[in-house]
Amino acid sequence: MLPINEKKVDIRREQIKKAALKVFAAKGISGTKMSMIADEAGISQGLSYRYFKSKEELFTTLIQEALEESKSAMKNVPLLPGTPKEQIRIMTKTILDESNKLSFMLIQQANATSEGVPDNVKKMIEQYTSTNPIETLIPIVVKGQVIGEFCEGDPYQLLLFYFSLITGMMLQDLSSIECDIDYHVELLLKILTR
Amino acid sequence: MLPINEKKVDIRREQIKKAALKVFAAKGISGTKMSMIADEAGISQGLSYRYFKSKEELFTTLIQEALEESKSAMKNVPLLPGTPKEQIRIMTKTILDESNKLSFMLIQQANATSEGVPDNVKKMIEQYTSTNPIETLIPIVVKGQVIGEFCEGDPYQLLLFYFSLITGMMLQDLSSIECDIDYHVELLLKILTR
Amino acid sequence: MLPINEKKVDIRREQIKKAALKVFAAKGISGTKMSMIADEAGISQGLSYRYFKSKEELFTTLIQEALEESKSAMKNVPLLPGTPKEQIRIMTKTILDESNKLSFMLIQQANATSEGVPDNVKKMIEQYTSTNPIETLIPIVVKGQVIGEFCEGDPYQLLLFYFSLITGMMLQDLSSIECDIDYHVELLLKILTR
Amino acid sequence: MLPINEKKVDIRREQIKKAALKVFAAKGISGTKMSMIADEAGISQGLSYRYFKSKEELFTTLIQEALEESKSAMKNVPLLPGTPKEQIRIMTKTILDESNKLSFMLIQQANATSEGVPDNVKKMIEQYTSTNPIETLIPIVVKGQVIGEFCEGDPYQLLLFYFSLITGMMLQDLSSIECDIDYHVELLLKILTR
DNA sequence: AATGAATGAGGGTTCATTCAT
DNA sequence: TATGAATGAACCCTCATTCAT
Repeated sequence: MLPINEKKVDIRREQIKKAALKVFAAKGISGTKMSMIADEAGISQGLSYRYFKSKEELFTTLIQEALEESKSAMKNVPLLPGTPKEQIRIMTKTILDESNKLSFMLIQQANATSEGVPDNVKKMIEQYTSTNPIETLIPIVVKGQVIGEFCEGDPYQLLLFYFSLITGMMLQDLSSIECDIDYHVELLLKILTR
Repeated sequence: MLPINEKKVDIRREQIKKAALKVFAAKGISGTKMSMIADEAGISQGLSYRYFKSKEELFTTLIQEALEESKSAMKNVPLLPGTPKEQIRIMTKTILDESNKLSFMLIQQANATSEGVPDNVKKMIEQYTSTNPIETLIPIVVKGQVIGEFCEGDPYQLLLFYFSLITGMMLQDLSSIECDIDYHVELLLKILTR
Repeated sequence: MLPINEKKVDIRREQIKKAALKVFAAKGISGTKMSMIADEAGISQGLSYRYFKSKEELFTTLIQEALEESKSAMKNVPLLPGTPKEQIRIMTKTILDESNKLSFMLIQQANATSEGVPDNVKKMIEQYTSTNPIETLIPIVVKGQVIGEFCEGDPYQLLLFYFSLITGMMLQDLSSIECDIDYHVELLLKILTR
Repeated sequence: MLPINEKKVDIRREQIKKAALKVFAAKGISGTKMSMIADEAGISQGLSYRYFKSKEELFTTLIQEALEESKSAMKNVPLLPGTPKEQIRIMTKTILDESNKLSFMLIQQANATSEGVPDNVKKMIEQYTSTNPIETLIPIVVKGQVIGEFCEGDPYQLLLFYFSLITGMMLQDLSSIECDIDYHVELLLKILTR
């Protein structure tokens, strides 16, 4: 109907989401003021409210999409080439990639600074972290154990722990650790390998 | 000469600090309302202000003490019995112990949700994380490498990474991971060992 | 019945009133904290409440007594020796005397910083300033006019103005003007004289 | 280049300052609640903070401008027509004019109810009252004395006293005394004249 | 659609008042 | 009686949200 308008709307939405993601990820939901997001996006204070009903909705939207992304990323892992270890290596690098980092940090922020985090977000995340990404990867870990690449142990527990380390890593001072992702990934993989 | 009074004051201060630590660690400084701390401590809103000048001072005090504790814990590591690996194992367990967890999470919160964190706290932490705990442990790692217990690599970088994993771990949902600290410590140690 | 106790009670009341007068006169009712009065009186915070129901009552009491004093001082003027001018001179000096100053300033504070001033106090003062002290002095002014000592004009208006100058004077920086009361009184008298 | 915006901002600032002046002058700084100012200005509570950083800053601004105005008014006196007495008469009327009254009362409030008055304001006023307005008028008084219009006496002391009476006058209940400024000015002038 | 001024609910903090000792 | 710790209402100020332009 109004494809041009719709496009404009989408562009704006993306612009705002991008700015919001950056600020939310860095400062958490209660540490973020709408004016910060507006500044980051280079727009006026009130404009966000044409595209998102509230700060809360904006935050929820971002979380939702981050979880969505993560979920689909997980689904792709089995399709990756190489041995289980190589698959996990690629996945880990992807997660730690600059472009995805913010999304993961956002999720972590939602976990950590629970104040101000909408209840539905809490539920979404709880549900997600407890079940989703891990389930998909269990077969891969099992396979790694079978072929002797990975260490023994409950695959689910191993993965849970592995992810908690990854998310933990991302919360460290960004600038200092970024430098040598490859090296860190190798170290991380030692957790899973023999 | 006023041991009774001083004692009472100290008890209250500790009570408030304990409550504040719990809330700050969970929600960050800007996500924490003074009323939450009061509720957690079972006191009225105004009372905290007899013992701490402001929310900010309360937060700063907690950070200071957490850093102090951490620092002294690190100093004790070389005195622990056993091989380097055993020393690091004990230290890691200590850190992840329920009693110390909150302090570490507090520091992490100060790092992560920078908004609202007083500038002096930022400086304190920056100084601390960049230099202190790691330096003390370097000789231990080196020794571990010499006797073949630990893997090769720059000891400083290894430790930095090891700690980032530890702090990261502590930010995960407490209740879910607490269960099997010993197991997780063993997994963590794989990072350092051959 | 319990004259000893009653005496003690009265001493305490006076002690508190004296301190309160000093602070109220200097800072006004809303600028005065109960803790200031306690400090000034050298007692604990809560003690005033054994002797006065509230800050407001304490203030009201002081005002009442100040008005009372002033009223009776006025009544005495006709009994003073000398011509009308000499009578007014003595009265003026009395008012400006260190010992009475605070009471007058208190009244003035009640007039000036009306916020926080209880309504009944407002009424008391209004009633007082509009009628009381002046009425008593009118005959004296008239007599002064008759004998040619005082200038012409409505005695009531003259006195009203004269008193507004006196109270105004007292609000100036105390230390600087105190020095030469006699001189100032002579100048003031020029208002009334030919 | 933004004359429209700047104008709007200025109008609002003036509106708020006008309301604040009225309330501060009547009730002093600690007796004034920001909500009173907002009510007086017919705006919401929060709006003042777009134009003034704090209650204190608002107060300081008003004091500064009042002192400025007063200073420049004094500077103009020597340029007024007429004899010294006539010059002082005009000046006095100007000061007591409704429009200027509030400013003078504000200054007086700052002097009288020292509590809550910012330190810099205290300094500003101290400096001002000790030196400024009087110095400028000394030559006029001297001239008046020379031509026999004014009484003998130290001009500085005379002026100091004269102004203390003026400011004192302004602290009286406004409504009652306003009525006959001219008459009061003539009475006041008797202080200075033979 | 976009701006930024305006609103007002809510959080940090103070302080009059009460209460346990 | 006296203390001073404890309470909680109320004030200053911020900021999410709305509204006039």
